[in-house]
Amino acid sequence: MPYSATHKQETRERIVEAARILFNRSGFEGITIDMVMEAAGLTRGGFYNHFDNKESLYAEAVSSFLMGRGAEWREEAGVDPSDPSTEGARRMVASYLSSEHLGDLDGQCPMIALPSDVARAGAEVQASYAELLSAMVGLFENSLRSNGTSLALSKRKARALAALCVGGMVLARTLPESDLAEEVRAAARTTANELLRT
Amino acid sequence: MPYSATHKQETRERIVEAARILFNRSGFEGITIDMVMEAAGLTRGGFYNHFDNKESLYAEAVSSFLMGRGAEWREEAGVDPSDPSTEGARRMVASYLSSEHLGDLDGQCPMIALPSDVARAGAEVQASYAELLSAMVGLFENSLRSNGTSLALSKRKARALAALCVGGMVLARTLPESDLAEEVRAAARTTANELLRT
DNA sequence: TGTACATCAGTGAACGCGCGTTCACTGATGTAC
DNA sequence: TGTACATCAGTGAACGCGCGTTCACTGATGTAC
Repeated sequence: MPYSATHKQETRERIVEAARILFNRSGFEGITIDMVMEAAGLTRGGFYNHFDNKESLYAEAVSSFLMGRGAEWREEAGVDPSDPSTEGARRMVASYLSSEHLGDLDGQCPMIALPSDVARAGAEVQASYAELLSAMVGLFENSLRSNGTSLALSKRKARALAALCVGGMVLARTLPESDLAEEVRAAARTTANELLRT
Repeated sequence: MPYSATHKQETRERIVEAARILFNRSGFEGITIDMVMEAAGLTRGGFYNHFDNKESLYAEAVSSFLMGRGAEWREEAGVDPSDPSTEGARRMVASYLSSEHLGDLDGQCPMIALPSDVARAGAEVQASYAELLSAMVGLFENSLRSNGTSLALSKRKARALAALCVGGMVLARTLPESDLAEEVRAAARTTANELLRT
């Protein structure tokens, strides 16, 4: 058996990581397989040793976010069962709607960068995107529950928080030069914090 | 002077209208100039008699929304100065976050259909998108003001409402098969109405 | 320990197709006389 | 009123380029002996 057992796996992960960053920056159509492979230090032809096609890579790039920065968020937001407050959700809101996150084109949450792309993509890609939404809503919901909020209210607020976070960031990202879009992001943050307070 | 004075203008409007619908459905990259011209009952070559390039048409298609359904919304939402309530904003929220709007791929608000596309487009396109956001925020703000809400609070709530409306719809549109995304849309509506009540 | 071999990850040229854009031409229409 | 003409909106073939995908080949590496 040529090459070590993990060699191919490592290469594959390098490709996915390069793809996640590049797709985040420029979207599905804006990135070619050549670009991804070059960023991974490889050449075009090898791509099909690892993936069926471009869309399949795209789906994996989207869901790979959960293991990277997504995991950090989960930690920060602290599923800390000993913390009977909504502090976790509050940290998540502050981080998600921050200007750091807005400026981080490479590392941003794909829910912000890619909604129109995903709406027109296949089931595999939509499933990856749905994982992200589900993780975000679950995080908010758990944090609210730990505070003693009723299940029904926790569910509703968690979903409204997701709409505020994604909506505020999508508008700010879409109009990077717009003061108004910046104000929308700020108002979304304030309103999200109010939802967590009451 | 051959052809009547309005002939060219009418053709141009037909092209823009066809483009608005098609781009709403399939995005900038998903639609070709051939498709647009065919939908307008013309052939490819004539396109450049009317527009500099594809992106220029795209910008015009986005802003043309304000004259069509956008105008209806403005009317419905009633800049009715004799109505000292937030009824106008409430109607707007109900309409924007409705399942009718979600299902109306052709007639939907381009802010929902095209954010990722626009984020990567040129200044002209972003300016068109900004017009839409500005109109929506202005509508909410006026309605809140007419209710006697303070200027600062009206501004903040209007911006948060925009994030809720766009965020809720973007997620529902991106994941058309997802129960969770539907719940996000419903929660965004409830929370928006609460913002208008208090 | 050293060597021949089999495997398969990676290479790069080529294919096929689609699309934005250009351009020489056509023909419908309003105007001048 | 009727006719020749000038204009220019619209036509459709062609160009050039880029990109997803395929494929025959290469060469690095672990294994058998």
